[in-house]
Amino acid sequence: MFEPILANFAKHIALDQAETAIVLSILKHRKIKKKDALLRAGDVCRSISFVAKGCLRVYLLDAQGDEHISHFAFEDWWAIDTASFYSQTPAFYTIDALEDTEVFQIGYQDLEDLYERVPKFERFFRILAQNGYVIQQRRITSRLSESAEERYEKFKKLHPKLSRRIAQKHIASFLGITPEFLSMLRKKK
Amino acid sequence: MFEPILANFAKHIALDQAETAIVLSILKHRKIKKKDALLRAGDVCRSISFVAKGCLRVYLLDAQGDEHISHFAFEDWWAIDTASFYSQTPAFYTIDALEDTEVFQIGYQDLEDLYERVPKFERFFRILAQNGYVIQQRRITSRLSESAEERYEKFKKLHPKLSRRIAQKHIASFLGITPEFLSMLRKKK
DNA sequence: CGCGACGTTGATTTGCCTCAACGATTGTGG
DNA sequence: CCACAATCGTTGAGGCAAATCAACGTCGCG
Repeated sequence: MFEPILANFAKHIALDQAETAIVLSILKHRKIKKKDALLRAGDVCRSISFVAKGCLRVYLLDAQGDEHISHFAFEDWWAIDTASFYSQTPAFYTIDALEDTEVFQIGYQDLEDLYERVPKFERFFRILAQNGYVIQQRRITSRLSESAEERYEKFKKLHPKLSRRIAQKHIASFLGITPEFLSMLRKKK
Repeated sequence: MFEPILANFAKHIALDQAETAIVLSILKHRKIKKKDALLRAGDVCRSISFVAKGCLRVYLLDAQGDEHISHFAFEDWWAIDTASFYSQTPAFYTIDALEDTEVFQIGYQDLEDLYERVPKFERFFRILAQNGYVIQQRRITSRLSESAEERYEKFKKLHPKLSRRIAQKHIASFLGITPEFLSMLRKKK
């Protein structure tokens, strides 16, 4: 049951048996049904969630009622409203499930305690945050320097499986275009 | 001389005298003249740079020769091509000076050693990366949900001093619009 | 089976870009 | 300290990528 998340930790740090026991003791397992919310904008993001199965989406709901997707979190990814979690303030983003999903969660205080008891996790989450930063930075420059068509082609090449698993309108939202325009791009080829 | 960077460390971690001595011993002080490059795309980013004075810009030079600014680094900010530095691979971004600038640098291996000798720095750079992630995420959703005019208004409100210190064309590039269009927005008011 | 969400298509509109020309400002060598 | 060049910001005409709006087929789910 815990293999996926332990394998994720092992990508960046090596835990001995005692350390493994500590982290397992604070993990909370949770199931989220398709369309149910894990976090609602306005609430405080009290946990960081590792997706063991399924798919979450992190998105902003703007004043016009339009959804703007920040990112998807599939198996082996982490989902969180970073700003809300780290400063324990109300969230801007909403997180909900695109499929029936299972996550492991670590609460805010539990994570702070974990940093004390197993300092290696400072390293783990440092690397995680750095990788996240790189991905976000790429997305910004991609949006600045590429057309919608180029971005869609790159997305398909980078995530060939996701194109089949996620609704078109969500891909459009992620790419920053309308579903209609994405439909037209697809027709062109 | 070292106060600015020590104050920056102190925002997130408390260093004793021995630890302070260690980090000071690996810092390299460097001056960059206006318009000179600190990092060129294609080279490997071998150091992380803390800006003590002046201003750097991190930008992508695309195939058409257009510049797309990822971010500015003023006093008390860090400048780096994250992907290049952390994996020691060729950089996508170029970093150059918009003003005569002074930085403190930490080399890649020195930083890895520092993590070993003073593990608190794992925590410091974890928090730094998290904050960077939040800023990038905000920028993406801002671009997805707001018009150029709204983004410009927010930029002015958020960085009132910068508007006077940076050339308009650089602000335009940062906002993801042309200098001509920014000029038109300014006229409207 | 029937309803609601989804993807598609086409007509029209618009936010922003491109190109070109022209003042204003800044910087630099004489 | 001036003269001149280079860079920068502005303005306007015209164009295009992508949005909006509306209508319609279809598919999956309850």
